[in-house]
Amino acid sequence: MDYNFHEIEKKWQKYWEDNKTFKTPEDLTNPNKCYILDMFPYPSGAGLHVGHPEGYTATDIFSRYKRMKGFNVLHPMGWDAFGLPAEQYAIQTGTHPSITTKNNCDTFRRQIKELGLSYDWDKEINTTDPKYFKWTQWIFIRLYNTWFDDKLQKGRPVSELHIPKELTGSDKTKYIDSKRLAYYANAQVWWCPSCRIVCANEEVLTDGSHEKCGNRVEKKNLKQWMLRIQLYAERLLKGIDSLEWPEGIKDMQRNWIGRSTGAEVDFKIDGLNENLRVFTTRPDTLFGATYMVIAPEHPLTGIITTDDHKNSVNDYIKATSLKSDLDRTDLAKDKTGVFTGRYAVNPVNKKLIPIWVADYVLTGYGTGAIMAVPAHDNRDFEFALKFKLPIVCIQDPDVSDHDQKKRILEGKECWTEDGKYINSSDKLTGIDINGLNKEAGIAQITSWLEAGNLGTAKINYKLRDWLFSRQRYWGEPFPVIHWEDGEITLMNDNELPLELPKLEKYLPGESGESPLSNSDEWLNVTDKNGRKGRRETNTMPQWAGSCWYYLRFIDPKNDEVIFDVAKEKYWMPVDLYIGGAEHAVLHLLYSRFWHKVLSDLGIVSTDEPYRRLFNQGMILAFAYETESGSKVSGDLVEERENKYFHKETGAELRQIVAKMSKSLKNVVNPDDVTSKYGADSLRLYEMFMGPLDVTKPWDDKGVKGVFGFLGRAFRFMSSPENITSGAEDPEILKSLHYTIKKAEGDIETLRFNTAISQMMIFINLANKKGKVTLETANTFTKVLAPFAPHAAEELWSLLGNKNSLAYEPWPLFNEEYLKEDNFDYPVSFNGKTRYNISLPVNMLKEEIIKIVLADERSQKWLGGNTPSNIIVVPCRIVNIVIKN
RNA sequence: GCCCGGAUGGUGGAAUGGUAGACACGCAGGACUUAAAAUCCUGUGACCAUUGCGGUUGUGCGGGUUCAAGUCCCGCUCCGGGUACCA
Repeated sequence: MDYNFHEIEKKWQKYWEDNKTFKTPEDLTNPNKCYILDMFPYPSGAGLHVGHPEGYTATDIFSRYKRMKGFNVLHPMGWDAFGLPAEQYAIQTGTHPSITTKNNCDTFRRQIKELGLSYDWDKEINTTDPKYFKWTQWIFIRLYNTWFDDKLQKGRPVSELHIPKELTGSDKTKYIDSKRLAYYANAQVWWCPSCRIVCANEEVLTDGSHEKCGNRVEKKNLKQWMLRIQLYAERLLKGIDSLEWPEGIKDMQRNWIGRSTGAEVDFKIDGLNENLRVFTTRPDTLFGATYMVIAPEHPLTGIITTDDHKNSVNDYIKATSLKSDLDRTDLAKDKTGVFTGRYAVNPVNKKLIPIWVADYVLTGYGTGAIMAVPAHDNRDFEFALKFKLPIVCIQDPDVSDHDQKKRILEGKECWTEDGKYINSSDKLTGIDINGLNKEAGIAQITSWLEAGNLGTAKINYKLRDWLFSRQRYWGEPFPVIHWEDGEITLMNDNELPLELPKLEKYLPGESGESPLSNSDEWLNVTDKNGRKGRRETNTMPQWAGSCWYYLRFIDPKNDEVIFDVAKEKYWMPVDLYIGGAEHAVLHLLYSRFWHKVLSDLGIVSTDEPYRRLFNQGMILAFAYETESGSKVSGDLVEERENKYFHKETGAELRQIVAKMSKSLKNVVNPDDVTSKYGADSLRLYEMFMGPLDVTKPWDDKGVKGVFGFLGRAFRFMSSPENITSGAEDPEILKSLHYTIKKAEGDIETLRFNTAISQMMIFINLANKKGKVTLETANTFTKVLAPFAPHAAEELWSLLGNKNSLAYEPWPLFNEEYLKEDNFDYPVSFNGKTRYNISLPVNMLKEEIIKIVLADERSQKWLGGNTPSNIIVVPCRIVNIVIKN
């Protein structure tokens, strides 16, 4: 029978929808549950990209397989629909973002349904739905009302916070606010004065201009909501160990959190009654500290700078405000800095060392000031050379090259490896670490600092607090009111959701405020005593909705509580989470942070949200460029003998692999693929392209390969003359059982490409043999089902079965059929395979050696030599070693 | 810059330290066809040899460990992702 995928796919999609085949089981007694989650998409106006179905097909295969294995499966889909594009479209056209968003969601839903993905659509959610973001606001209120107990390493309700008795009134409020996980503070943002809008970092080009208008952006301080994620750094770090995540992603999270142990050291400032505190991971190198550097934004900069240096320092600060952090800390860039005219006292030897201002020191990390040890730090060394600052070597370099050693000792070369301390003692202060190694040195100096009240051991994290507000319209409003007397209050739970007002114009306000400030009616409130207040005009970042959506999927229609406790307990944690590697740090870290807070408050039952994570690779596409690098649209390219030519100019083109983009005209629309080859082929191709986690280029021609396979499989299995009764051919039986085993193992480890190639091998064999039994046909159909569900359902019914095969038990494989009597040993000489010999699998090594040495082919390769060694690895290899 | 990942035929890729190139695309030849498409069959890393057998070489570059390295270790090159307001 012909493989009429159009008809088959329509038929089964309707069947699944009509029968609610993939409705999540209500029964919470089955101990085998599996929560399989995709990173839900931002529904862009461009519609589904072929990158989306990659992850979605992977989770779909896994879900269908788990159902066949008897698991209760939760597999939902929804929309992360707040975001910039809808807002920008609203600014241009006046169309309300909710309309744009609804249209985009409708397109996405239709496209996803056409792929035959087994989502439970009753669980669909949308982050922009007030019924959803009511609970996002509810969580914000929880964050606001939580403080972090350092001793217990746990978030606790503010009602349990011990407040010192002497604090009253605004001091008390200040104290509590300083403990809340959500706080209101000044933060720096990029600001484009000509667009009057806050810019994302990625909108700011390297020359400091705004991508959209080309004008210079500047840094601006705005009052912003921040979340104290830093307090959870240790918990977030420790939690990583328990996760079944790719090691690379775990490393990225660890490095992002950036824990380092060291000390905070106070340096007296000469001539002022002030201390300059630095954080250093190497307090042991204090003797090598020959100058200090503070960030331009450091609060002491103005105080420290002497009058005759004021002008140069002020100019420098101005210049810095135009640079990004990335620019500032770029090691390849020339170091800049200015002297403040002031000196500090090095606590270990009382020497006066100059204090400089330089932008390679950032306020956000450590204390915003460093001690510089140029002899043993590349950055400090470069800076010292440029500004002719002293360089004192304090570690004996372990190098054999005499000249190099001399250069290092004289401070003419930087030594960043370890070495025993030299020049590290002082009679006056009584400290001496000469001859010690690094660990001992750090320990001794730290305890000396602590004893003298000059510093303390300190753990520092790179992780910064999370800037949690945006000056935008299309986001969750904060349930916050700022009152005229300066008080800030949050709305009550029963007043939620706070919805967005309808606006005429979506342009931002004059001073960089969000467009919400234009809506007087919404903005201004009065309490029962006549006190006037103003709502928070910032909105939450897009992360807010995606931080906890996996929890709402469990019970998405519940209007009483955020989710049912019993359901949460049953379904959490997420057993498999698949999405792009671009979310390796931010989304996953923020989400884990919220989860831990919710866990501390007893709202969720697990400590981590995502037990197993997998990152799919990006799908790229071929693009073409001329010799000079200008891009040529794909429809103007002609291929001849593996070379590419411009159809019009005839010039030879280079084939490159690049992200799909409109400008390269290499975007592949999934709709085109499904209409030409069907959804099953699209699914199968995306899985067959290569390993799920690698970046790979789309190739239309590749779809033909899997389409051919599906057609062959379908035609073979659906032709009654190919289906026989009686005993199965042993070769078929062996291949079938190997296919079951391979598919099962490969699905568990998400290596779908090799599972598919094994199914191809089986079908090639079946075609060659021409006949299989009904049982074999049924079994193969079940193995195919998670991958190509429409074709499999149709075959299942053509083979005479009733109902869907979605819940048919996954076939068991029988090892007996896989056993071999003989193994075809490769015989190699000095590691090079020369010939093969088939021997019984259970033959002893001695016997194998005897037979191999007696073989005339061995005699030829030995050439009269006696082997010096013979390696026999059972059922693997024979290697004969000859020494010359 | 920093963190993470990657590099294997013309192409996508396969390979628990044990026969490199499974499977698929493409290409070449053949069958079917008036012809084309579709389908089916055969061949296909490179080089040398060739009637046939065969041989040499080969996994980005340079070293190392091992009986044996695509795989492990050290040092590079190039490409991709992230870099905190794209999500």
